[in-house]
Amino acid sequence: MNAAKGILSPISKNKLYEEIVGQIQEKIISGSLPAGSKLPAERDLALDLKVNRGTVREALKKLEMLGLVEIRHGDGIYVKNYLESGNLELLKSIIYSNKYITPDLLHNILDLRKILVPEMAGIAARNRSAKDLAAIKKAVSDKKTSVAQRDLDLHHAIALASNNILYIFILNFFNQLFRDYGYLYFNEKENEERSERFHEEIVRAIEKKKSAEATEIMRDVLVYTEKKIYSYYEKAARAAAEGGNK
Amino acid sequence: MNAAKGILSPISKNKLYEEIVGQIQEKIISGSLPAGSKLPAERDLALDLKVNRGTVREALKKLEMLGLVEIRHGDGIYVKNYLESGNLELLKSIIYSNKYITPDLLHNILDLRKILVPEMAGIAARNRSAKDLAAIKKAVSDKKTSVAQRDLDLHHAIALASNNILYIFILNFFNQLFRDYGYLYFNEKENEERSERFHEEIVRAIEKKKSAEATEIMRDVLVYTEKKIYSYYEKAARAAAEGGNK
DNA sequence: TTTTGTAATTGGTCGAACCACTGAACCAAT
DNA sequence: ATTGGTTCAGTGGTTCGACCAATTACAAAA
Repeated sequence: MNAAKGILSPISKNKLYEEIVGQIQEKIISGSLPAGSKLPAERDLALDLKVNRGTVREALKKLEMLGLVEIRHGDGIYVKNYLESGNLELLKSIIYSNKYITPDLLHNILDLRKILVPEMAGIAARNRSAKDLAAIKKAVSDKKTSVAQRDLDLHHAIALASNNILYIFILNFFNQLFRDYGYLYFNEKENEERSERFHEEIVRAIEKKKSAEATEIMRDVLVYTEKKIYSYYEKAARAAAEGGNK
Repeated sequence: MNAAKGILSPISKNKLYEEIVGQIQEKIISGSLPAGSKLPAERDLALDLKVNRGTVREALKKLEMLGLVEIRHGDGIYVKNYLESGNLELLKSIIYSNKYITPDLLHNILDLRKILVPEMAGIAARNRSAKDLAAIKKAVSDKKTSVAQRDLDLHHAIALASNNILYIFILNFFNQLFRDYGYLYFNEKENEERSERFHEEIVRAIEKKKSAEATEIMRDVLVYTEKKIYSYYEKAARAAAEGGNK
């Protein structure tokens, strides 16, 4: 381990069908393919895109799961109203294909998180088993991992302790985003230390089964991180704007 | 439309790839395919299942989107820990492949709903635009639809008014479930009337932008429906148990 | 006018082949 | 003993061409 580490990041090799998903998704979200409209037949799409029909089908299958289109055997492919049938996977897909998060969306995400996660912590504190507590303590004490990773692990362990599979799955959505964008936050020493203190506090509250306290602690830390995130976001947005102006 | 209506229900013609998804999904959830284990190669799976490789690929694509497996080009297909990577789509898939909802899961769903939806109503009351209000009023007054449908439409309109895409998408999850299981509730005249009264109240609160009031009204009605749902559920479960004992 | 049958269109499945990527093994140079 | 280069087998990604199955439209028959 002599060489500098973490300088490079893996290059993304776009699969063909992902490319197709991106194109059609963009057209639907932007409105140029309105809900109810009919897509060309698979064979025609393949011809237009100059790819094999099987590849088109894989793309369409994904678009269907995102709630963007409906495929009817013997009939055709229809655009759905994604506001009525979209899901969090669609949101992830939009974020990753745009390569950035809009300010509105960032607010949406942090707002929901602030409502959901403290509630989850309170429930976890009330319901946690001995085994849950052990897992939570293990998550925050694993010194082989980074603070950022321990933070993700802790949240996941708390979600498990809540004993509600919906919390677990929705938290997965948040965690998957923060896994990719959270490095901004944990780059600062101050924030790392803040997190470590928070970890101690919330674990103590959960250990004592103090539900309301756990909720409060979680809310406090989310409010703190939220402010930081907004400031980093604005800084990054300004930098991107300058870079784009060149 | 002379023939008797509603006697028969459409038979489900499972597509092949859905069948495959169900089989592998069951093996992963039940634990007989533990996280980290490697699946046979696509060609081998196709051989075992006696289907075309393309069909296997479509199934694997869906399993990947559900967070159940990871597909690595040139390497293989690996089972993931679905508690860490699963999402609400996976939950839907489990429910529909099992054909029923376990008591635990029902509690999970209603618990989260009770936290999320009243909060959403409060936010909607605070943020709603004039256009939002019009859409909400239209949803509850559309006499061409059933009460059940109006209820779904109202919730959707409120989600839109919250102006938070996450609420909208998570509510889609709830609505998709209730679209298929909600008929139990609205079969009773008493519940229909209760809903109509509720619709009037919540619309009034949102119109006056009384946020806390909207939250309270929504919470009250959810508590009421929750009780009803549990009782219907237990009744249905008993009936199913007797039927199964024959 | 209503029903029935048939052809055209479209998604679903199939089989075989080749391309692109990965990991392991092996070898050569240091 | 370590590093880098090469090869090779295995696996997912894509392509082609064909046929099966569901839906629709429309003409033919009643």
